[in-house]
Amino acid sequence: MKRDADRRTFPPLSRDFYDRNVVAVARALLGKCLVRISDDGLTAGGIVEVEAYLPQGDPASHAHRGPTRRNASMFGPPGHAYVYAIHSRWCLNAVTQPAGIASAVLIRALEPLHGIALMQRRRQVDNVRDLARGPARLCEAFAIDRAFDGWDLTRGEVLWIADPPASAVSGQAPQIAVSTRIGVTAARDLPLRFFLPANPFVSK
DNA sequence: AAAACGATCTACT
DNA sequence: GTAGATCGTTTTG
Repeated sequence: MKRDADRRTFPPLSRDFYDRNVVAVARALLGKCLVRISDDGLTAGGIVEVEAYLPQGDPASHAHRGPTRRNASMFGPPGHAYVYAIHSRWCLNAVTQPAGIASAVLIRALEPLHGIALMQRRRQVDNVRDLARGPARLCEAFAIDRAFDGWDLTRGEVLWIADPPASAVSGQAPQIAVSTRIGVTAARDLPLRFFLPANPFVSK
């Protein structure tokens, strides 16, 4: 089955990957691959910017004031998606740490790797640089909406995060920051270089 | 039921 | 760099 071939090309990250400190997961997600398969085709992109939301003492976290209908996924088990709407757009998080400890990593930017024409069609944007630079932009490019809130990202079906295929290696590290802070500004000048496998660029 | 509030984006200067 | 759009979600009455 083609589905199995895709899962071999993009092996999904395990539950254990997500079941640890949110900052550690955020760092480790840099250089991984977001994969989405729809009826229209496959899109994949390298994660180049993330933002961690802490389980304690983080007033910017949606979970800071306890559970609500919107943030319920953040309180669930690790390895699932938390998708929320902001300003009429969707944003994707990966939930981390054990159930009951509400932490998550916001996926802020991707370097488009595969299915670029499909992303351009979905976004009505030509410039590859602008296709997935920004948490809501990447969701539009990958056709991610509230239907994926709570989605299990470890199954390797429809939507998941994967170890990158060797063909994605460029050897050039993007100058991207991991942040755990409020009011982090989106990167306006992401270099379009996918990096792996270690993630030596962190913090600040 | 109504109002206020954004983990944003786009266009424009 | 910033004003304005825009609508789902939460908070308030």
